[in-house]
Order: sequence, then structure tokens, then C-alpha cells
Amino acid sequence: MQKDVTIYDLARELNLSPATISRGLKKSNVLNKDTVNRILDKAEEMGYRHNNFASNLRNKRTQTIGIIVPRLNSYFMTSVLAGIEDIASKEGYNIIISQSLEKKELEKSNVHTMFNKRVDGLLISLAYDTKDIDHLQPFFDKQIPVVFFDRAFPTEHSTCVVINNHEAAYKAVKHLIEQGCKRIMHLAGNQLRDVYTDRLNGYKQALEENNIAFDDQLVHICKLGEQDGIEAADAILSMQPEERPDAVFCANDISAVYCMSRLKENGIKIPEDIAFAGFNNDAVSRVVEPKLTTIDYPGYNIGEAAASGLINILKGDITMIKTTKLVLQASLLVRDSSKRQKK
Amino acid sequence: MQKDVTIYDLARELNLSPATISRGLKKSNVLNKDTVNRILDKAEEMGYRHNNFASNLRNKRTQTIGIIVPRLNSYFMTSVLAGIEDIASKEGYNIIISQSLEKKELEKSNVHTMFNKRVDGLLISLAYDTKDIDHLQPFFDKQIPVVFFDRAFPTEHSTCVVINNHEAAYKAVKHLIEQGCKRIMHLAGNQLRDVYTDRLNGYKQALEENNIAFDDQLVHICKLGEQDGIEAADAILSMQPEERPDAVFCANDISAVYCMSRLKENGIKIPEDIAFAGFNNDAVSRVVEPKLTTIDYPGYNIGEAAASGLINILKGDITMIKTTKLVLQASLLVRDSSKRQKK
DNA sequence: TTGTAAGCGTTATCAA
DNA sequence: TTGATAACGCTTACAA
Repeated sequence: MQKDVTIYDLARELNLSPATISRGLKKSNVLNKDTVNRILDKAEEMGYRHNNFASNLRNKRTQTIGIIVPRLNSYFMTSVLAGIEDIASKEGYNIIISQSLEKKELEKSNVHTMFNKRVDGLLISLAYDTKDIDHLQPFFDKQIPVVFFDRAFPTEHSTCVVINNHEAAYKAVKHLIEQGCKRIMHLAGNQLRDVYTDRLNGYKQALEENNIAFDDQLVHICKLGEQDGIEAADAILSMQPEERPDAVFCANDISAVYCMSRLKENGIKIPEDIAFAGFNNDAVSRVVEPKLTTIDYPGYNIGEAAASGLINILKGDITMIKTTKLVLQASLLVRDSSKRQKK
Repeated sequence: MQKDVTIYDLARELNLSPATISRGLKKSNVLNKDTVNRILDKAEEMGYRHNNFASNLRNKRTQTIGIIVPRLNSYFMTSVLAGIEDIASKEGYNIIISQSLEKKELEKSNVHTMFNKRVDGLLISLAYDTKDIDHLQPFFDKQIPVVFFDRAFPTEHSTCVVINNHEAAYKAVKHLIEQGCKRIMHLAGNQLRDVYTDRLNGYKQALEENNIAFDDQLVHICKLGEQDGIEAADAILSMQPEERPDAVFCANDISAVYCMSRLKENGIKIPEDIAFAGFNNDAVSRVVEPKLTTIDYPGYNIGEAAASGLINILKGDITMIKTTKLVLQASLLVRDSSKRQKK
């Protein structure tokens, strides 16, 4: 491994001081324009590369943003990341990513790692079973800004970027009711997470406004995985036909799709017997048959908003700090799985 | 932002030298066991955290592995990542990830960034249209090890970890032939990538061994996206019924699923009229109806193999350097989309 | 407009 | 088993 070129090497070659080289490399306009160009050319020629470690050590800033997400395997999450990356790179920040795989313990250790890597700020969407945010205390203590997105935790310490889950769920359920459904089941997520309680409440509100009694037998709280969808279907199949729901509103697409398929395999007609609506606009929602009515979750926008929010705080923009909650719009996508009325 | 605790602070508190503290913190067994414990306790107590920058600056190693992938949005890729992450973290390496989004230019700039971040080694799966690996030259020049996985490039410089795409494709097509298919279309990927040429060749071999003439009218080279699947379906629909293929073998699942759906919408029966086989075992292959016969691509294992390969090289294990190519097994998953024979 | 010099926190080498 | 010291490469206050 040959030796790296440093500013000292450039200094020697150009008969300048290291300080001048350092200024030249960041195009300081206190320098002679000509000197700057000579420095840049020489750097190029000699294959100089900036040493972040030395510079971070000196600056006590890393220009790095940490991101912790439950999982990277959804279209939603990769869109969020794309949004974050765009903003971050435009502003000269690097990002490091880690997954909690929905486990609090792993999230905790990821937070610890991010802290030790001295990220300038943290973007986080909480794991399924995270009950408190004690593990973020080191960040709060050191006043390193933390921005929550999607799966947030109510706190005074941080900004969060979310969508109006209540309203989105309300719209989906209202739509099902408009299609003539009266007995609507809800596959709900972990009630520790605001995103899922809000969806449940939106569901309740839609029922109430349409004078449909809420029946907690029809709410299944689960992990919203493939298996959970299948189990919900089996539960429906084991009911007396007259007790069965005539629609299912699922808090995500995966569980909806698997539930739907299982029912279809057992002779239930979608949407005639049971209509379906999901949440997220995942790829699977467009592949399943009939195509799944769902909520378009604006991942890219959420990522953008979260990243700009964080960077504004880092830059000392106080107005942003006061915006503790940023709510983005999500829209209903009506597809065949819920279309019962031919007009 | 309060000041960080350094080894000097610990040294002062414990009446030891910074050197001793440094040793203690990494549990050097040259030290008195008791001293080590006192140091660790004090560090904990004072909230010391290790400064990677100082340490990297000193060591000229970053303990970081760079990963560049085309996209993070497939089950395959996230499995690969999981495999890499497991091995890397076990060995004390951190990872940084970036996406080329299938674009050579972006890949180039990602490589550049990784180089500047001084990763100890690079794991890369090439973008769709990368024609050469000149952009990796800085790594080769500096002898920083590069390991290709999945989408590799034939070169003497590097190890690569792949599956036997030829054999996997051969098995899939042979299976279709065994189901009685005689006119098999192939949706192929960019022939710049070995993975796709190998699949095409496997397809050819299966035809040949079964005395089916190769017909290049039946090979559609495309980007294997949703739209490409749909277009292939339209092409089939525009053929005279007797000219139509009786099976389609697609180089990935996405294109297969969209092609299949379009044909179904137009009254073609799967698998009776046209049987289907895909590649990758993506989530969609299990959601579509009928479920798609496909090749199980062992992402996790590929990730593990690539990461261990790289780390072995970093540790100076010469035997690994000689293993320029590591080939993993992939197996055929037969599902309803290709089952024509009832036994 | 450029130079001098100190310091960021850690670790390897040598000495004790 | 522990300590002293120099070095890693960059930045910046201050001086020229």
C-alpha cells in the first residue's frame, strides 16, 4: 500500500505552506485565484485525496447523518432512503444506515454504534416493539438532534415527520362503507406505535360517522406479516357465513394480500363477498388479483422532509426546532379489490 | 455541546499514562488485570467514548467495508446485505452502502466516494449498463481489495461470488420441456452482464439437448422491468395463435409476473396455454396467481461468502486471493405456473 | 494574500 | 507491567 499524498506533499511541490494548501483545496476566496487553481491542479495531478479522519478530528464534526430503520425491504423504506439521500448529498452530508429488524435490542445497539460514530444527527423510525426511548438519552444529553419519521415517539426533544394516519385510514374505511360494506374487519398493528393506533382510530371514526357499531371482535391486532394475514383469513373462514365480515381493512399491504389469497383459495369472491383495502402501496398490491385498494404512502417526501428538517437544525435554524411535528399527505388509491358498485 | 471525555481525562483521574489507558480500553493482556478493570469502570463512569477518527488517523485503517449495489429494493438484495452485515459485524467491520440505481455514472461517483472514505475493501454488484471497470482503477492501483458478487466482471484483479446461472437456467428450461413445452420464449437481461448471458446459454443448452431448434425470434432482450414484461405479453398476443410460445422463461420474477398477468387478462390460461418460469424467488413470485416457478437465489449465502472472502483478503489470507471465483448453488422451485402434468 | 505553529485523540515504539 | 514521546493529516488563530 503506497503512501497517501498529503497537503504537505502538495505544499512542498508548490513551495507553499500547508495552510495555504488547505485553504486552496476548499477554494477559499481569501486566496489568490491563481494560487487556488495551481493547488487544485496539482492535487489532481498527484492523486491527492482528502483525509476525513484528520479533518473530522480537528473539526469535531463528521458531516454524517445516521439512519436507523426497522427494515430495508419495503418499497416504502427504499423511497424514504432515496429522499434522504438526495437532500443529504446535496447538502454535503454522508449517511450511514442500519436496520433494527423490528427488534428493540438491535435498535438499541445500533443507536449506540451511531453515537460512537459521532453522527451529527440521527433519523430514526422505531422498531415494532420499542416501548420507550431511553436508549436515545445519550443523544439528548449531548444535544445531538434526533428526527423521527413514520414510526415516531411523542417527545418534546425531537421533531417528527409523519403522515396523517388517522385521516388516511378514515378515508379507506369510508370508501369501503360507500361501497356498501357494513361489517368491516380491521387487521391492526402493534398499538405501541402511533401509526397503528391512529389507523385504528380512523377506522373507528369512519364507523361511528356512519352509524356502524364498533365491534372489537372484528379488530385483530397482529404483526401484519404474511402469516398473520393467513391466520386472519382462517379466522374468517371458521365463522358462520352470516357472521363473516363483508370487508377487511388492513394496516399494511402484505397482510392484506396474504389474507385475500387465502380466502380466494377457499372460494370467497373478492370484492363481491369481501372487499379489501390495504395500506402502503407496496409492489405486491399491484400484482395480486384483484389489485389491492390501498393508501399511497409518500416515502420519498417523508425522506426529504426528515432530512431537510434535520439539516436545518444542524445549521442552527431555530424555526425548524419549534416545528415539532410535520404532517404529510397520503392519498387513497382505489383499485378492484374494493370496487363493488358498477356505475 | 460539552467536551468529550478522552483517554487523557481517564489518565488524570486514575494516575496512569494515556498509553496505559489506551491499552486498558482494548483489554490488552499485557496489562495487570486489575488495572484493566479499573480503566474500564472509570471509562464507563465518565461516559468515555472511543474516537474513531483519531484512531483511524493513527492506524490508517477504517474497519469499514463499502458496498455498492444496483438497488436495495429486492428481497434478494436485502438478503445479501443481511449476510454481509452478519459476517462483517462479527469481524468488527462497519459497512456503508450506496445504490447505483442501475446507472453507470452514479456507480462511478459512488466508487469515488467510497475511495475517499477510505474503505478497507469494496463489495460491488455492477449496474445494468456498466461496460468496463475503469472506475475501479483507483482501488486496484492502491491494492484495496474489491470483491464482486452476483453481477461480476471478469478480471484478474478480484475475487467474485456468483451462482451457476447457466446451470440454474438450464434446470428451469429443462423442467419446462419435461412439462411438454416445445416452443419456449426467453425474456433475457442485458447481455453485458454475465448473469444474463449465462442464463441465455443455459436456456440454449436445454433446448439443444432436447432437440429443439433455437429460434432467436423467441429471445427478447430487455431491462426486465414491469413494463418489459407487459410488452413481451403484448408481443405474444399479437402473434398468430399457432406461432405463440407454449412457455416463457424469464430472467427475473418481476418481468415474469407482469407478463403473466397481462396474458391472463387477455384470456390466456397459465400454465395450460403458456407455462411460466422466473428467476430469483422474489416475494411477488409467491403472491401472483398461479404461483410462479422460479430459481431460489441464495442471497444470504452470497452475502456471507462475499464478506468472508473480502475479510480474509484483508487479513492477508493468501489462499482466498487465489480463489478468484466462488460458485454457490441455486435450486429450482417448481410451483403452479409450470405444472402441466397431473400425476 | 500567505505563513507559523499548536492542537484534535489515539497508538506504536522504545525505554524503564 | 507501565510511561514518554512522536506521529497520523488537517484546520485555524494569529502573525507577517
